[in-house]
Amino acid sequence: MSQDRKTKQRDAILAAIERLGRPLKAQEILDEASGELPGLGLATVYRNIRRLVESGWLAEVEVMGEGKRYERAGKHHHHHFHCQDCDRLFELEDCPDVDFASLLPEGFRLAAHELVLTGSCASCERQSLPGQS
Amino acid sequence: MSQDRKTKQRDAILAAIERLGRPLKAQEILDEASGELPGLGLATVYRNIRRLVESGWLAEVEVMGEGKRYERAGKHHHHHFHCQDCDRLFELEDCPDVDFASLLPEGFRLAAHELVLTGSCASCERQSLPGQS
DNA sequence: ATAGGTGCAAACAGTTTGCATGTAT
DNA sequence: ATACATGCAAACTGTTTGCACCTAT
Repeated sequence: MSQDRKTKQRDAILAAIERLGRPLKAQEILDEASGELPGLGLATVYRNIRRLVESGWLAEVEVMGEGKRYERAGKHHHHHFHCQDCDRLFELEDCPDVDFASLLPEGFRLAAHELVLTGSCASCERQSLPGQS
Repeated sequence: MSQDRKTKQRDAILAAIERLGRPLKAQEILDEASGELPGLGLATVYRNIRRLVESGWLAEVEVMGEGKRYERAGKHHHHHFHCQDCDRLFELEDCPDVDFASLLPEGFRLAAHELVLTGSCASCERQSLPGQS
């Protein structure tokens, strides 16, 4: 009847996710967690991700063309920004106060919406502004 | 210097896309096009999709958890609605006139945005409104 | 004739699974 | 002790690529 055992790999994975604090790909989680627990396997990361998503602790986020990423769930409603230079995904604070339902055709019912902004993050933008050239 | 030759497989692929008129997965395109051109290969479908996307004739659309889909591009800027009941993807007419850039943190540059609404389409919604019960 | 396209199979990337071993309880 | 977790490798799915052959121009 036991369930969800405490293991060092699970701990390392949770720690990695909290430490980086942004949506991560499975491989990114492995890389970060491997620092404190060398030998950790990618399959283990996936198995834990799966359980964490099912338990509601993690949420999946996907951006066009990119693989799935995972972030801590339970936060308030928010959206994402994808940096097309460094490929990192960032959380945005707010949700624009828009009446999305008005975009729908007659008879459609709106349940949720997802918004992804794309561009360059502050650090990439800074690097690509080399005076002139 | 010739480029972009006219072949029966390309024709079949274009025809399939126009015939179905909604965002399609590569396999759906193959299935439809195979009807008029048996023996068509999936690799050919992918190669053509790629060129069509590069040429701007096709646009990629992706919805969380679903595979990529492709639809005729060149239309005006628009967004999508994903029916969670029948899994079909619909085009929405407009784009809300919102200042998305204001959601970004300092220093970030906005290049594009993507919005996906989710819910039930008119026909699914109708079926799930059984008077009482 | 010849550059470009096609079919097929092998190669890849991301994710999942089978199995023997390891470990929290 | 024993059920659950892990590591590794094999399996899978979706997509891309290498290569010999075919075809529109």
